Amino acid sequence: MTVGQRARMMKETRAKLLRAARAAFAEKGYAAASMDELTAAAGLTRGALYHNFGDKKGLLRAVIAQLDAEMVAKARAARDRAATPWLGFLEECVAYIELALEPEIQRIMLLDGPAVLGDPSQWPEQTACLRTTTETIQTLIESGLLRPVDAEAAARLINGAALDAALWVAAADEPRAVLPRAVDAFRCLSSGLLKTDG
Amino acid sequence: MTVGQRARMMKETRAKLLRAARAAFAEKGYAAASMDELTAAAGLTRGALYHNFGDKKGLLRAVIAQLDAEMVAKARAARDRAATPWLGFLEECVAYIELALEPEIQRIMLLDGPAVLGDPSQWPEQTACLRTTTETIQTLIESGLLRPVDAEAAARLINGAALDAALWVAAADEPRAVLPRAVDAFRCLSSGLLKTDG
DNA sequence: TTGGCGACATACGGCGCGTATGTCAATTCG
DNA sequence: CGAATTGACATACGCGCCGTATGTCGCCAA
Repeated sequence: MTVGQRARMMKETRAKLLRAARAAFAEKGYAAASMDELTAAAGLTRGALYHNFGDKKGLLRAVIAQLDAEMVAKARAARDRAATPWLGFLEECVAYIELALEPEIQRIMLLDGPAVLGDPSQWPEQTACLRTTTETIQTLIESGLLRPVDAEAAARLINGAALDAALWVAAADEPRAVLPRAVDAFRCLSSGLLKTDG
Repeated sequence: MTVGQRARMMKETRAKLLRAARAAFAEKGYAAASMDELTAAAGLTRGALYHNFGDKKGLLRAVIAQLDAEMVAKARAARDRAATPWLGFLEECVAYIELALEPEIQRIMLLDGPAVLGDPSQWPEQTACLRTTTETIQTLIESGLLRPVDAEAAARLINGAALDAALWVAAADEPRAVLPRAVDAFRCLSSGLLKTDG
């Protein structure tokens, strides 16, 4: 076996573990997910897991990084589809709300993540979401569209509101019926950032 | 020993367990808090705990109910001190942000609570916070101050933003320096609910 | 007085995590 | 070209912790 093949095996092992972990964490939650079952479902043992990710928290970190990357890609795409910068910002936020409807993201990123790893704003490389939101707001401020508010603070608030809204929507009896209520309220609220009402 | 004395013993036992649980959950987090240590610190054993609260989650529920009651009392007081209804609403929200700076509330209500018990909006009797916020917004809408937005949705967003802001502030290097940035951004954002800018 | 009951304490079983140790192939080096 | 080494994983062990089953002791009712 060549070194290249070994590297590919390694990647495949990590990918299998990540897939199994995403499924297990999403279904049972972090605390109730057993590493034995998880690795067995991937056709491996706990040895592979501790070798690749250090410990259970390390595995969660890796899963969250993966989810975060997927989220930010979709949100940016939504933003870039919009006609104006301000609408782009709104679409980006609405995309977050809708993304957070997936049970996987709900459970792992919004519920267990903060409880196990602490406040998301302290996560090292993760939460690209927050960074892009901050950058977007900063740009909008510099272009004169928004009131001169602290971009980082506003991004935090916006993200918090959006994710909390998603949590609410997803836990509702009829998520699809509640979603527009949340989105409308979100648009209304975020208009407070605008210099002139509109 | 009279029956009244027994009832008082019972209450005292529950109170001692709740005090110990608040301290342990706040310091170590729910998952890392050992029921053996916790009860021993209260001068009792796990027997008393399972008798009074059912299981570990039941104890957390009781602690959260206690914290929630304290929070809503302080927030209402802040609201009632304000000059106008709208300022009262703002003061109520700012009170939430500042209350959430306490490590006890941070860790227990914002991090571990949702992870263990699920989305806060589904908690049965708890989250009096949310209900009072919803009522306040509804009143403000009916009095014509706010745009006719869905009160429940707006309350969820406002609460999410406020609590997330608190999480951010408390985890910052210098919380006292970051707090005004968060509060300013919050006032700016919530002005989006107003019918006319002001 | 005695039987039941309520409030706890104690004892037991099982599970899950982390680590220490073992295995086996691939690479490296004398 | 064979021995030592390294890396990727598997296996084995110990420990702590939770939930429950069982025990104990004082009070109340008949």
